[in-house]
Order: sequence, then structure tokens, then C-alpha cells
Amino acid sequence: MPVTLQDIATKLGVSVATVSRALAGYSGVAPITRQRVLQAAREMGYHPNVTARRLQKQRTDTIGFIIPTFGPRFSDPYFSELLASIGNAAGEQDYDVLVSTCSPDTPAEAQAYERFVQGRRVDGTLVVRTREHDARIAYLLEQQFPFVAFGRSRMEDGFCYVDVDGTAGIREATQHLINLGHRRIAIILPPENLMFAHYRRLGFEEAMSEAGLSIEQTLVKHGDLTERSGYEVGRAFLTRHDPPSAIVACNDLMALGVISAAQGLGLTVGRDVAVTGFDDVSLAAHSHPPLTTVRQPVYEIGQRICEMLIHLLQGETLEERHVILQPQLIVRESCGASASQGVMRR
Amino acid sequence: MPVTLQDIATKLGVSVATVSRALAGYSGVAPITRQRVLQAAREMGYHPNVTARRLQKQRTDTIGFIIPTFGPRFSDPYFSELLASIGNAAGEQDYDVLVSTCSPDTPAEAQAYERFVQGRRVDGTLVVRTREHDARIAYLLEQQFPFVAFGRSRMEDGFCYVDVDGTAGIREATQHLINLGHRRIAIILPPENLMFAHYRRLGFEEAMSEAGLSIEQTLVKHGDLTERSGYEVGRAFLTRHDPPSAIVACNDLMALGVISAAQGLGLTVGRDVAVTGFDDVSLAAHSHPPLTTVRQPVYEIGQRICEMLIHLLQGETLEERHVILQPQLIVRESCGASASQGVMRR
DNA sequence: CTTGACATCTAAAACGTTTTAGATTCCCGC
DNA sequence: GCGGGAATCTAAAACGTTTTAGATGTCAAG
Repeated sequence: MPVTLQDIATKLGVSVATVSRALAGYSGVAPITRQRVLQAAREMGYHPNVTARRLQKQRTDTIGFIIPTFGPRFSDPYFSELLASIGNAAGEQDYDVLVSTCSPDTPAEAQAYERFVQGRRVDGTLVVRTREHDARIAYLLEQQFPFVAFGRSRMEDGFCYVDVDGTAGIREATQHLINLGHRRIAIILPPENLMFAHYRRLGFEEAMSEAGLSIEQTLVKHGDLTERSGYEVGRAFLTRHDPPSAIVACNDLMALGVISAAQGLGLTVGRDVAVTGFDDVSLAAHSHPPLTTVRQPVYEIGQRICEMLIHLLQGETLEERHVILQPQLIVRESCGASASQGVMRR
Repeated sequence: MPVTLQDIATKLGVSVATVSRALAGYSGVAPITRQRVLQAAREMGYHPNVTARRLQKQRTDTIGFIIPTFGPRFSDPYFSELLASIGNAAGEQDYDVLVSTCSPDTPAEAQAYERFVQGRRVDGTLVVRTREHDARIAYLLEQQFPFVAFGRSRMEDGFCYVDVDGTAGIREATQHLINLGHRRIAIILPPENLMFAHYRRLGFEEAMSEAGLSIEQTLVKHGDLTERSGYEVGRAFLTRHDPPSAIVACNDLMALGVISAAQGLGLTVGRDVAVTGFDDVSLAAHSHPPLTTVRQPVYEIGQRICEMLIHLLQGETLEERHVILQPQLIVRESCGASASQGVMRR
């Protein structure tokens, strides 16, 4: 049986209240008593029962994180990094992280959030991969349950979020391709209902129209963010009779799929076709050829949303409720020799 | 304020005990009363407070999962799938999953486990990526804390585990290379202290010696399981004056790094050099060329260890305390034309 | 009419903390 | 010697459940 406050109290002949206060470091307990309590606690191997404490304090010091998966498994290395950063940031402040995974926009997902909220399993939760009309956000707002999102949504003002400027990111990637001389550029967008699909599409449109190029609608397709889908859509593009000379993929996994498809068709990526990604997962630097992509500071984002949520939970008011971070174009070789070696002309 | 049992009790003019039993479905409460309670609970929007329940029941219905990371982030897509499967299996039985991440063999890791155990935050925990002399396992055994491991260790009998027969897996992969005519075969092993490094090395040695081939010690190196390390070690192998004709990488990430290194040197993987991996992460099927690898049923393993742990927690005795699963060689193109197209002879 | 069995219910304890409100002691200034 | 703080302590309530032990009432068998 684990040691309780009561055990220490009886041993020392004082009350549990005194033991509790001594350990909590409150004033109002004599220095000598505090010493005795601390020593006894150490000797007896006392560790507070967090459940009891939670019941009394009416909070769990736990935050929730529900990872969206496609199919029963999830693969985007992106979430791995996010999870690690969230875990570290939470641990820093002595918070636990309760994790669940489920497919987006399903009854199971709704249940997972209800479980967190209604069962008071967590004090607040994170929401990632926001959607245009996001039932999770609507629910949390309605329940007045604290949360912070990674990504924007419609009804932007009602909640706190951190997001990356996807529009700027894709605009820059597209401009890079245009500067290299590409004119027929295809894009593989994320699923339409994801909020960031909207912003990334915008970036593409802006870059093209600024350059006076028109967008051919048959060169705009949606993928599901997996490498398989990048492979398939990429192959479809490249086997046309009038293939694009460059393909903008909206995440790295799809970009890697495109590269694989191109190579399967005997094309040399960087010479016969240019490819860009988004995220800069660690794989991107070690693919062949290394992938030109838009770096998203995933680790910082995870840390940031976690810290914001904890501030919220501690009743502090946030200086910044809405944070937009600037992504960074990382030029590698999947669009041709790197910039330093000269710009390819049509 | 959330609705409590007391609220329902006062409203109906019965005692909390009755309400509790009615909701729990115990016998000893009149059908008519049960009806009234159930209806009132529904109408008033009652949801039990899990913290209170946990305190009373002296269990958390939560399992712990601490993910080993290299550096502050982790990337192996492998863990993503594991996490998803564990989450699903746990949810199935109404268990929560508390997740933490930290670098192996650090004070932080020890603290993370103590946090789970001493704070009674979880009822039991999972241990993955076991090590030869595993401080986590020693600690949990000493504390008599329930756990199930993915992977074996020394002191094998003291705990429950599921593992894949890495020896058989690597043996088969190596034999495959030998059958294709390869004689100078290099291997990139996992970090030495990881238990599965031992088994995989064994498989390599067995296959080589069965074929009457001697192992050249300079062709045996350790990597750290990242693609970067696969790239570096692979490049070192391939730039020797007497490079191996085949490289066995002990996980897919390193294999992908090797492929990238080979391509960077202008070699064609599958023709100039053969490469095999281990895991069969989803990327493996879509790399170029597609990776010949040893499939590990990660999803099933996660499910299995989770279920075993829950059985343990519910006081059931396990029919199988030690499970060894057979992996499966998946032949793709990174070792040359796939087997169906004929085996290459020396 | 009593006894015992059964069905239904409830009061109270228990889980291990924190916190409130108050009790006790001690010391100091007058 | 007394009043009044300050310092130190404690009893008890509270958090929201579950569970134990027992109360009450009903009914049937003897």
C-alpha cells in the first residue's frame, strides 16, 4: 500500500492538515515541524496521489490531443514531431497529455471529444488540422471548453490559434518555379474541407496571376496527403500528352510520391520535371533528389499551442490570441540544380 | 456546474446510493425507480466525474505509453502506427492512453516512468524498444508495476512481451540477397544496446554462415535508425574501393537513406547495389525503387500488447505471456528485378 | 402471530487530498 | 495580571463517486 498523508501524520503525531501544508510549502507551519514532515515523507517514500488531488482541486492538469488519422493508422511524420513537442512543452509545466486517434469527421471523433469534455478527463484540448466548418471547434465553443487550435477556420475570432502562412509559403514555392522558367505548373491540393487547402490554393493562384500566367483547371487536383496519393495524382499528371513541367505538392509526403512516380516513368526529377513539397519533414532532406520544400516550424508550433493552452487554463490573458508564423522556402535539388548553380531557362 | 449524483438524488427525492446503483445497473433497485433515475440523468445531462470514480475505485483505467525519441523530436513513422493501434485497442475497452516522449536512457526517462508509477497516473504501462539491460524494465519489475513490452530483454521470464522474430527476418532478407548472387554483403545494425540489434545481427550471421560466407567486420556498422544515419553509413560503404554489392539495413528509414546515398553517387539501386530494409513502413512501398523489406505487423503488435496489458490489469491470467510473431519478407525492386522476373545467378 | 426471507432503499464510510474556520498556545506591552 | 495579537496547529468539510452495512417494509410459510 502506498504511503498517504495520514500515515505520515500518525507517525509524527500531527494532523493531516499540517502535513499537507508543510509539503505544499505554505506558511503557517513551524520550521521545525516542516523539517520533520519533509524528512518523514522522504523516508517513508511518500508520493501524492494525483487522483485525490485532482478531485479536490477540480482540475486534472492534463491536456488532450486527438490526432486525426486516415484509415485506422496514421503515418504523417509531421504528427510525430508535433506530438513530441507538445509532450515536452506540457511536461515542462507538469502537465500530462492524454492522446487519442481517430478519423476526422466521424461519430468516433465527436465521441472522443465528448469523452474529454464531459468526463472532465482533461482541462483543455488541442485541435489540429482544422477544417472549414469544424464540428470540433463548434462543439468546444458551445461547451465553453478551453482549447487552442493549430490552424484557422471560419469564425476566426472565437478562439485562439497558431497557424503558418500557407498562402505565403505556396506563393513563394510557385514563384521559385516560375523564376526557374516553368510555365505549366500543376498543383496537388489537400482535401478540400481542410482549412489549409484554402490558403495554399490562394498562394498558388496569387503567384500565377502575378506572373500573368493562367491556371489550367485540369492541372489542379486534390490528394489525401499520403505518398500513395501523391504517386497516383503525380503519375496521372505526368502521363498526359501535355504534362506539366513542374508540380507543386501541398505536403512532403505527396511530393515524395510524385518523385517516385516520375522516377518510375524514367524521368529525372530536377531536370525533366520539378517538384516542391511543404512541411520539410526530415525525410525531405534525404530523398533523392533532396526535396525543395517549404519549411514549417512544426516543433515550435506544437510548443506554442501547448503553452498558449496552459496559459489559458491558468486564467492568464493571452497577449496574442492569433499567431501567424512565416514559413521558409528551402531550396534543394528537386527543382533543378540549386539556385547557386544558376537558374534554368526555358 | 456539471450535474452530480446528488443533484439527481435531490430532484427525485432518493439517496445518492440509489442513483449510483441504478445507473450502474446493479440489482436491488426497483424497475420503476431505475426508470426514473435513467430518465432524470438523461434530461439533466448527467456525466459521471471520472476523477471521483477513479479515487473511489482505486484505478485509473488509463495505460501509459512512453515513446523513445532521439533528440527532442521523433520521426520514425513506425511509432505513429504503433500509437494509433494502441489508442484504438485501448479505446475499445474504454481505457485512456497517457503519452509521454523522452530520450532513452536518460534521467528524464526514469522520471517519466516514476511519474506514471508513483503518482498512480496509470494502471499499467507499455514499454517499447527494449534494451539489453533495460533500466525501465528493472524498475517496473522492482515496483511490481504491471507492464507489457514490445521486445525482449535479458531476464526474459519475468514479464510479458510481444516481439517479432528479427533473427528470422534478417536471415530471410540476407538469404534472399545470397540467392540473388550477392557475396559481399554489408549490414547496418541498430544501436548496440537495443535488444533487437542482437537478434538481427544473429540472423545475418546465420544466413552468411549457412551459405559458407565469411563476414567482413568492416562491412558491419551501427546506425541510429534515422535516414540521415543510413545515408552516411551507406555512403561510407559505397565509396570504399571495394564496396559491397548489397546492403542490409535494419530498418526502413536507414534503408531509404542508403538508397538516397547510392543515387547521389550515380548508382542505380537494384542494379548496381541491392538494398533491403525492415519494418515495411508505408513509405517503403512508394520509394524509388520500391523497397524490398521485412514486414513487421506493427499495427497488430500495438493492439496485442495493449490487450495483453488490459487483461493483466483485469486480473486475468494470460494464456500466452510471450509472443513471437513471424515477420514476412516483402520482395520489391530494390534488390533487382522482382523474383517473378527470374533470379539473378552469379 | 411470529419468523424469516426477500426486495428496496438509505446513511455513512471510504478513497486521499486541500482548504476553511476555528482552537490553542505563547509572548508582549501595558 | 490581563488583553490582544501572532504563530501554530487541528477538526472537519469538501470534492463526487462506490460500497458496506443496515434499515424498513412486505409477504409467505409455519
